[in-house]
Amino acid sequence: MPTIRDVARRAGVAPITVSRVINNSGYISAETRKRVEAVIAELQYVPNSLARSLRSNQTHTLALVLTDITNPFWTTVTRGVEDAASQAGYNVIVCNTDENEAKQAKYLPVLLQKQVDGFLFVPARSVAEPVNLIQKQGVPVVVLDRRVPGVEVDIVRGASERGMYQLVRYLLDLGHRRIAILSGPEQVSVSKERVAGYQRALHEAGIDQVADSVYYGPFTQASGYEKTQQILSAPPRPTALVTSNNFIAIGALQALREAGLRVPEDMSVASFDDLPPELVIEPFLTAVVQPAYQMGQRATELLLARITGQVDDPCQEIVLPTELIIRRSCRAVNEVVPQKSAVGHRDVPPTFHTET
Amino acid sequence: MPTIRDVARRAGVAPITVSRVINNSGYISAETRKRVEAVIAELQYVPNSLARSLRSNQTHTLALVLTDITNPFWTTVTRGVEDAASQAGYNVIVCNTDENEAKQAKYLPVLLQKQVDGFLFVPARSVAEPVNLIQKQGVPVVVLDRRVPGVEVDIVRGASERGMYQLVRYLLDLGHRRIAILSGPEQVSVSKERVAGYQRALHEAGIDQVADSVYYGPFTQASGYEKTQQILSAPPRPTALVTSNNFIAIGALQALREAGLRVPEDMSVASFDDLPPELVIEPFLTAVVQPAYQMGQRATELLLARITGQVDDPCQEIVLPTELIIRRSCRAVNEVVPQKSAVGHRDVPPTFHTET
DNA sequence: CTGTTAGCGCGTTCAT
DNA sequence: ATGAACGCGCTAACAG
Repeated sequence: MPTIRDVARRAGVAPITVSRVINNSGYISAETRKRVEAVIAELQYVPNSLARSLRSNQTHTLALVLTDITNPFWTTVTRGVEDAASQAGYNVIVCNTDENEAKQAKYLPVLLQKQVDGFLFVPARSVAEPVNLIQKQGVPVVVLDRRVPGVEVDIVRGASERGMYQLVRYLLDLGHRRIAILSGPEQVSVSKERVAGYQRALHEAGIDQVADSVYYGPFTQASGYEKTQQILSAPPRPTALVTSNNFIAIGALQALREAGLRVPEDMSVASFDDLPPELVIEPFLTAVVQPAYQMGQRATELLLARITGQVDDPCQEIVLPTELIIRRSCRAVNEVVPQKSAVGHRDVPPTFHTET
Repeated sequence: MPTIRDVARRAGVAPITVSRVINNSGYISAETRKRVEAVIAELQYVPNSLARSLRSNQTHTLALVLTDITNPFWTTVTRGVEDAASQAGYNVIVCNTDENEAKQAKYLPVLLQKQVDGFLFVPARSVAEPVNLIQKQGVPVVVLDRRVPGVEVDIVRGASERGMYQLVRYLLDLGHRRIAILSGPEQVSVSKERVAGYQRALHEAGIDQVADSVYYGPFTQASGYEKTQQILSAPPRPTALVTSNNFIAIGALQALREAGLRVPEDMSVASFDDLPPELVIEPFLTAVVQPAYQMGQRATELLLARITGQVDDPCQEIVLPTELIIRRSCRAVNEVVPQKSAVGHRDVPPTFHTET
């Protein structure tokens, strides 16, 4: 590994001159520049960013700490982050916490030590401490998705309460009166906000909420599956299910299918977040969707603005609007449906259908 | 930002003593250790990895350069990489090249400058140069997925040729004789290998290949869509389509649906790679799948072994076996199907079906 | 236009 | 068991 000094020696100049050639700083005669560049090429010299960062106090590296990149929502957010970062000359270290505070607690100090220039942070739980940890080190953070009470921090998130309100309103308009909600972990702000939106809609419709039509659990397909089985085995059965994320919805749909229930004939289902269109052959699930890519992108832009000091107003809260996408997984409840046997749908030939 | 010297001063010791406390190296009296630790906590001192790395020549950071994290196959690979890395105390910088050599050429030098300890590398094209670039700097690389001719390099990849052979054999056994293949970019090794597997199967079955039943194109849904339209408009129409990846398959299915063709009644479809089970409500597509998570994991383990010098045998080529998963998207070709009108499937009620 | 000096924060080497 | 000196590779500040 040649260093700047090796290059300097070989080119018969001082190290700083090489530095100036590399960074296009200060004045260099065309001739010297040429000679230095030749030596750089010859030696295949690669400047060491570590040393540079040690002096400049910037690494041009961002940390993205999220729950699980495997969820398409987060995949897309990540892509938004990486694109925005890369465009500005930054790299991104990605860390999965799996909603696990212990993992999160392991990552944060390491990233701090690596002197990342900023954090894009999806807190495993909505508590202040981890954010404080970062801020105390003077490192900019933008929180993603989840509100953190009791901290002054930039946040970019979706309109959870409003989005779920809108979704439940839609179901109410279809005539549904018994609607269950499968939400995420109770400690996560979006879970509670989505439940709040749900409750507001029901309340406005003058519907007394049954306490046990709200289910909290992990944001996983397994959870959606289990809770749905639970719901099915405990009458009175709701006519519609809403879920707080895509995985839960998929689990719910699987449980319904196994129970021989058709969607939407026997049960309407709708979800918060869905699957990217490139991944779905035949869009089916009605959903409120957040602009995942933009969430990553805008959060990164804000973070970079903080890092470069372009912005120093008080903390921003950017709430991205959701969009209700109506597909085929919900039906009007007073409509008469020809009832077959419970497993009658098995007789239908396994064929592809066109979207409405 | 306090430095090791601030801590030392405050604790009344030399910087090196603080260093020893942090790294548990050398001898420290219990008392001194306690005092130093107290000051560390008080000052919220965070060691600077940059300085440490500058001396130690290791950053405990890996670079993962892939095409597009948004493809579930790569998402899963990435998760495997991150898990394996994190377990060994390494972080991962993720970069998307979108199969674009220019982007790739931008990332590589930056990552080299950042002194990453190793590369997990999915080449945008199967050419030697980028790998050489990395290796010349003495940085370990493990190539993922795509063979790179003319270089000595570790590689972890799926059994493309064999997998596609198996898939086409399956279709031949079902009685198909006209099978088209929608493959990836011609410059990418897996595209050609999958075509080779396809050709071997046809050849063995004594089938004369029509030249234009092989289609190369990007690994995207858009490409699958276009090529399928092309195929449909140019008789003789094949009875089965195989695709070289999941996105292409989805595009193909969408084009078929738009054309009013049912799968598998009017056209059998099968793909290389599918969608993770957590993402699919009702698995439908017959596919040859690669163990994506393991691919990431094993590649990372190999890379780490190279980095730590545990392994110094000649380059390894780890070929991971694929698995044929038969679902409902292919039918036997001599079976009689009741023919409705071309768009007759639109009449079928939009209902969920149980998997066979 | 080019060079000298010094120091970013840490850990290795050698003393004490 | 603890410390002093030095240098990792680079660049800011100040000459000249």
